[in-house]
Amino acid sequence: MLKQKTPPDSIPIDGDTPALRLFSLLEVIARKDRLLSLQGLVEETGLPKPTLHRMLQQLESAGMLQRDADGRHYGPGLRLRRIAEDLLLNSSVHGARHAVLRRLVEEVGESCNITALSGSEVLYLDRVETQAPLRFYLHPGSRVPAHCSASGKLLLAQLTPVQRRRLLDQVPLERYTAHTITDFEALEREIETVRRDGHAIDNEEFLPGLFCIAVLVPRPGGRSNTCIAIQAPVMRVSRDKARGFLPALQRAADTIAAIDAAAIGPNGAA
Amino acid sequence: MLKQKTPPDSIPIDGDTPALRLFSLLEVIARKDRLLSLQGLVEETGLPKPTLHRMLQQLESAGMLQRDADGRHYGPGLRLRRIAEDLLLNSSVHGARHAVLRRLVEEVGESCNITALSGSEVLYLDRVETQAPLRFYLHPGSRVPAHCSASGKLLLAQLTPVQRRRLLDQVPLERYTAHTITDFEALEREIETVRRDGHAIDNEEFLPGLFCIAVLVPRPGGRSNTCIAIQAPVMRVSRDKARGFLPALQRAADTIAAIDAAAIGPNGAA
DNA sequence: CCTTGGCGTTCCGCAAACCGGAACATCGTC
DNA sequence: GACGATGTTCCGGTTTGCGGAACGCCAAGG
Repeated sequence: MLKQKTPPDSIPIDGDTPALRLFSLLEVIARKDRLLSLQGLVEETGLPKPTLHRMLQQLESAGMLQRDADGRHYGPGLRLRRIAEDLLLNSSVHGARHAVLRRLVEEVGESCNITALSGSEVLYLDRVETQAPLRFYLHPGSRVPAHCSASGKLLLAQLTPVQRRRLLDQVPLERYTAHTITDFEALEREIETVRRDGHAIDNEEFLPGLFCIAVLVPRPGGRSNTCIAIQAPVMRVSRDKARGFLPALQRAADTIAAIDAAAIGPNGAA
Repeated sequence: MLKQKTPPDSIPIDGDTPALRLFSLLEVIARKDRLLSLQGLVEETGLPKPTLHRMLQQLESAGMLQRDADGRHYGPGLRLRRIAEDLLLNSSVHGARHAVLRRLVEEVGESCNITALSGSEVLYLDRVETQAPLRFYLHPGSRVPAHCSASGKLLLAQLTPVQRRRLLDQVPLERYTAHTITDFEALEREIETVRRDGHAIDNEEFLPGLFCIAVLVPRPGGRSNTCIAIQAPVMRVSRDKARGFLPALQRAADTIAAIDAAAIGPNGAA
């Protein structure tokens, strides 16, 4: 870990490894719309001057940064710009998935997200918010426990009982609301229902007032680890109304499955 | 240096330092419009599997990459995407300079570039090509010797005689064409002329058939290290016609000076 | 002409990160 | 249930990074 002598103002350079600190530095520079001198960056980041000097030198020699003509101010380099352009150009996979999500949100009028199981938690891979004024704001990268979310229960249902047990033994079933399932046997029963129905529901099990319905994004070869879900305040969505969303939800899931299959490569290689 | 066991096909992972190799890897991934598995990347790059595995792990933990839901395929991560967006959003400095260049090209109908002295060579910082079918193709990042280019002579004229001598002693005045100035005294006389005129001309001194006229981008505090120049085939541009470009050229130079001054910060800090 | 002060740059001994062959784990397939 | 392909972990030898201290360079002020 780095010492970070005097982080006087905002942006910290964090990273457990030297390389990651370089990325943080680029991040700082990319965020500013003006050129920065070594001294300016010292004040911005709190890093020792020689360290920063070496980092800048390294990035410059790699074409990630480029000095202004006065030789004292740094800005983004040609190569970095090209990488950024390539990245955004070639984000058709992400773009396509995101577009599907956006269309679904438009269709049902509620916030939707794509999730996956990561460890014993559900990870929000992507999310589009509804325009309705009353809504839960959750952002991509968030994590919620698996046992009290629709996606989580659906994904848990994909595992073998042994795998599931191993996972849940690590972090016991914590209670978040009065509806949270905290008993292992009850959870197993719920999961059986989920498997039979092909969709899962979270009725205020994690956050009071939050209702959620999810289906799997199918995968040809076997168990899937991706869900797509609709989230809404209970005020607006009854259980029956949510069931009405299922066809649209399932259609979106199938579309995303097709996108993913194409992204990994038609041959299955790579 | 890295060994690069079997670079079987295209893109090499080069870099003199571990961190730079990470950037190369990101570059490879950013360029592809599909998700890549560890094995796929091994075949793509020729790097040893454990090495690549560590690199990917590192990038993933930093949020620069993110695994597909199947846990085996990597794509760009949220943070990387955000950096790319920020970068392109905040490239107003580069963007503004580039726009000035583009406008100038449109106005005079010939290729133009922005250059700076780097060591004893002139570096092309940015360049816009004319649409005319007959043209010299030179790209940003190129370098040409200082003593036989318009920009170079202009920039040399900014130095003190001592500095200039030190620079030119390193790399003697190599001859490229019949017009190349290879005598130090003659070059000093030429530079005196350049200083007096406020602009420099390269009349086929580097490449046969290439004519070039340049002016300085002025800088408030003192000597400038930036030029802006027009390049054209001699077939299309006489010395007199080139002089006619001077007002437009000078106007562009002043505009760029204003942009740069603003980018460094009104206070001169940072 | 000689200070003074702010910045960029270089040095170098200590410490941490990286490297990658080999071995292990995991999962589909035959 | 052995096999092959792919992902993951180990570990000691080597490279790289680290940053306090000292130096070089210029410009402003005396």
